[in-house]
Amino acid sequence: MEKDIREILKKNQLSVTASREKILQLFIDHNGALAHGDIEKKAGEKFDRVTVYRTLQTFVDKGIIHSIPTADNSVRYALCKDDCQGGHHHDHHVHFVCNNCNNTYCLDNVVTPDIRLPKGYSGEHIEVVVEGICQQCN
Amino acid sequence: MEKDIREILKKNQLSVTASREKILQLFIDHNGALAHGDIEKKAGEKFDRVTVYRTLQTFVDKGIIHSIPTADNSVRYALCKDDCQGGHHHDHHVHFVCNNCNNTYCLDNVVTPDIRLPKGYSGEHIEVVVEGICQQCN
DNA sequence: CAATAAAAGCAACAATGTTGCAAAATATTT
DNA sequence: AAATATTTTGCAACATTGTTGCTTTTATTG
Ligand SMILES: [Mn+2]
Ligand SMILES: [Mn+2]
Ligand SMILES: [Zn+2]
Ligand SMILES: [Zn+2]
Repeated sequence: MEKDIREILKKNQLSVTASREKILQLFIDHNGALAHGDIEKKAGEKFDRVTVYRTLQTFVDKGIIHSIPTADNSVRYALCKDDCQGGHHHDHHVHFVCNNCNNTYCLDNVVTPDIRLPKGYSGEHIEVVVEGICQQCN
Repeated sequence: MEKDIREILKKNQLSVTASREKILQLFIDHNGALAHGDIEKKAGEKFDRVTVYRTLQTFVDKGIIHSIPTADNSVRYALCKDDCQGGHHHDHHVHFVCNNCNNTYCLDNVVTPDIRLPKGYSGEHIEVVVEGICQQCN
């Protein structure tokens, strides 16, 4: 298990540090997305806030995690599947926010649909966020 | 024109004040979405920051504007079409963020698709944000 | 115009995010 | 294994963004 973590970091040409190990572990253990605040609460006693910001940014740049848009000014992050690298994310799945438990999930098996855009617009990336009640809460 | 503004406010049982008129005017004049910061820049010399926050919140509550999720911690707002009232928004259109001019548009004619969710999930609301190059910039 | 209700402004504060730099940790070379 | 070079961290200081209570001002109603 711990081996895995170090492997992931090395595979992405990142030096293995305590904070990166810890934060990556959090994502692997947690089934769902994490906001900056969540991470700070769970790991913040050991690490500086600035380190959390920088680590998240690094992980996004490397394609280890991806960000999920929200309508409430609190971006969330979740693990990418294997094939996102060098900042090129090619996850095309739908995200789900539960109105009850307030968790955010990646629905890895639900692919984002094609959208027919009006003349003149060209789409490069699609984000779909569904809000409702999750499996656990239903 | 100015008549319209007052009409909209009155129709929503809001008293007509200088800040509400001004901010609503901004939305009507501007073809696209506005972030809090935008409004503060365009109207902020006359109004307190707190007033802008409260006005936007009021407009959302009344169904005059709706918020658009983003992945960069800066919620944007845009005018609702006529039939959103009492905080019940029933816009079901796609939003578009231009990577060039950085504007956000409501694609009022593009309805959000149905998404088939995994067993156990029940969806209540769908947000679709497409990123790419807009009409103007193409 | 007076009375009442609502909104705006102000101040103080809390939370969130950013930057430069010195110290510490990690990786690399000898 | 130790020395060196590189990278990351923590800290401090600061900037930006968002919130709350309270007083003054403004708008609505009759
Ligand atoms: Mn995801
Ligand atoms: Mn819209
Ligand atoms: Zn739930
Ligand atoms: Zn554009």
